[in-house]
Amino acid sequence: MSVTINDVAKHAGVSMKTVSRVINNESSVRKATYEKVMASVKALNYRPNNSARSLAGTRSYTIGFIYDNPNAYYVIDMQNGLLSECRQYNYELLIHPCNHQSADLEEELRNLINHSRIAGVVLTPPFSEMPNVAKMLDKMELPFVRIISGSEKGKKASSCIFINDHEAAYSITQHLLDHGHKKIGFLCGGKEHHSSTERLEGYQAALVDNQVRPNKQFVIEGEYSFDSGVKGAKKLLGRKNKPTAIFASNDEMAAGALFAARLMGVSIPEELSIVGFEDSPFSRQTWPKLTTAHQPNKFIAQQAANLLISKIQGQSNEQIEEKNMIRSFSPELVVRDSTGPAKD
Amino acid sequence: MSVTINDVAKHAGVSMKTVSRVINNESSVRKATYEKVMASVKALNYRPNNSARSLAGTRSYTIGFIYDNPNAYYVIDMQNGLLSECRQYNYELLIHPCNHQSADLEEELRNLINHSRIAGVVLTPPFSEMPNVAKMLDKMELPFVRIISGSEKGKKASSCIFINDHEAAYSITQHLLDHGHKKIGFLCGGKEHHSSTERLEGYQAALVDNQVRPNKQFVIEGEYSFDSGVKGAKKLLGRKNKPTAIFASNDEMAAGALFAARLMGVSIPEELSIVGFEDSPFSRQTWPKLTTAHQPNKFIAQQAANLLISKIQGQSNEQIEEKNMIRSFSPELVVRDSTGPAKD
DNA sequence: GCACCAATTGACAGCGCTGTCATTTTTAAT
DNA sequence: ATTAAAAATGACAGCGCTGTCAATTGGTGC
Repeated sequence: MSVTINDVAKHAGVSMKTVSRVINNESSVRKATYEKVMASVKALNYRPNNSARSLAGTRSYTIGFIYDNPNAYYVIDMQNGLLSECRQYNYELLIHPCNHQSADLEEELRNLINHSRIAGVVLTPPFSEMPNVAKMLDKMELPFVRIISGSEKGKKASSCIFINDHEAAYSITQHLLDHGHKKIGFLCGGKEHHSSTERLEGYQAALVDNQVRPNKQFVIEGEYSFDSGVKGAKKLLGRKNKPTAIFASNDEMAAGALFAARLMGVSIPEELSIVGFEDSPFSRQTWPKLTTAHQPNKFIAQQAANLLISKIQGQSNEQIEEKNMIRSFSPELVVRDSTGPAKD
Repeated sequence: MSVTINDVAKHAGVSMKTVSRVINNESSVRKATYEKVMASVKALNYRPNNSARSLAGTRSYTIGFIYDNPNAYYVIDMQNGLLSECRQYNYELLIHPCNHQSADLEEELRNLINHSRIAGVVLTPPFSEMPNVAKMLDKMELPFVRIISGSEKGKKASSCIFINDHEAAYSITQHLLDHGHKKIGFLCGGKEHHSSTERLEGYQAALVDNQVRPNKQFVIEGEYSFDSGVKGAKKLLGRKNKPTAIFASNDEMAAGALFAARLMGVSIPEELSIVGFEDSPFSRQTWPKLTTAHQPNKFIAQQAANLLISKIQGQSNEQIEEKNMIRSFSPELVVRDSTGPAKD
């Protein structure tokens, strides 16, 4: 029914093994042979059978995406980015949501990897920031790429994509300061995410650089959820010494803060400015639209998949370096309608 | 490295083939043998290698999820539901977003199915409602399950999960009528979705049953998007003869309508009631929270996967019938804060 | 106890590919 | 031209499983 490597071999007048070499891009195939085989591949519309490949060989052609994130927009963007690279390189994507707090997480991952014959994995926070997970994967000698919060400087970064949350948070805060805000509340994301700390520190750094003394009262613990945004904002706005602006650690929290503000009759942006982070679709669907920092998740995922596939194919760090992939991202300020001048 | 069927055979003192029979749940295995083998399977923590299975056999152990839907919440819910069944039956899930308007859609799907050795597919709208897609899959003899809008009555339904949009739309409309609304605007979803028509007809049926004459002026064409909701609501609210309520065909459109209302200074629910459809997370994250119809997407997906796997395993329609799966869903009204009594 | 049949189990090939190692061809060096 | 080394290609086994078909077992009626 379907075309096999043997059909191609016959068509091209070479051995099966040579076809195998060609489709695996191995060296030591004469150029003329290479082209002859490729022509047959095209002519017969041949595509290798991944089951057979992973059964026969040591490699597989599936990459895993391991995540624990309630943010549907984030997950979809990541997925789409990963998929687009997978399609290009004829890999398959295995998605694996799982709970990062699960007691037998390591066992679960081990099983996943062994049973599904995965060639490598892309990790997003919080998994990408858990040392035990990285250690385990190293021990299993499984290629992986981590998307983490931080900057490239001074880190052995061969397997990381960095999101410079610090810098982005700094510029968001600067934006508020430029509008005359000095009392800026900060709603923290979940502590298991490094981005949470990075964003907080970026905020604090901007305050200090602008001679505004950070006030611990204005920093509220939370997690990256709508409800947590509502709760945090209520707390801040219920005080006598209210902030004139709120920096929510992501858009969902910002939407929560918006909700709380409405509930308490505080008008945005006249009485209170609110900023989010991520530029997810719903930062455009709130009223007013959110000022936020744009994080190009799909593109980030593409880079991650690309890097992972390079590693799976055994390319050296130098070879990968030469590709000049973008490995470090700084989300950029997007000004919309939820920020304005401080009222006093 | 990993446990194979041979290890289990040795451990249990039977032939490889008998183990194969046991793990495939074939009949004609003595009960004692079955249990002996299962004990070894457990003892060695054996799980069959899907690559080998699909290479050797005619079946594969991957199901496909084909969709074209910009709604991240919907896709994630579906995915999670499908995944949970896949994990239970040791299937893998291949996600395949693609464009339903693509010129070479059929070829794309054909390639997908042939090259990825897929055992069956779950289709969501609009694919599930495209006759040519169903015809093609039939011709390829590939099991599939379609999630479609409609009711079970009088249809040969062996491969469908029905969402009774008509009934749900009726009860949403009834809710508005009960609050005294007579001028109810309706924002249509995209025409390529049957749900769009079904919801419209449910709305009209409720009006008629309550002696309210449907007014074509109040029905606005659109698609299931935020922007389309904004546009449609603006149109309705810009008229002299304004509706006192708006039925948006999904939550996203309802959020758009909410946005438009704010833009035009119309207060919700005092001057205008708005309802959505789907009960996606963000119906709880708007201000005010949306009255909507709850559609249990994750559960629906689980049923779909279950049905598909039954079909893949060659169960007869009677056998499937006996399982008493839920194959028909009527989204239920959830009253929140975006609806209230008509003002006049 | 014996023949007979159905139920149960096993032996073995082969799915499409890659890894290993042997063989042939080309290139470079004398 | 001759030879050694390197490059290119091929033959073949076997990855872990299932399908086919053959062999064995147990149960029945006489």
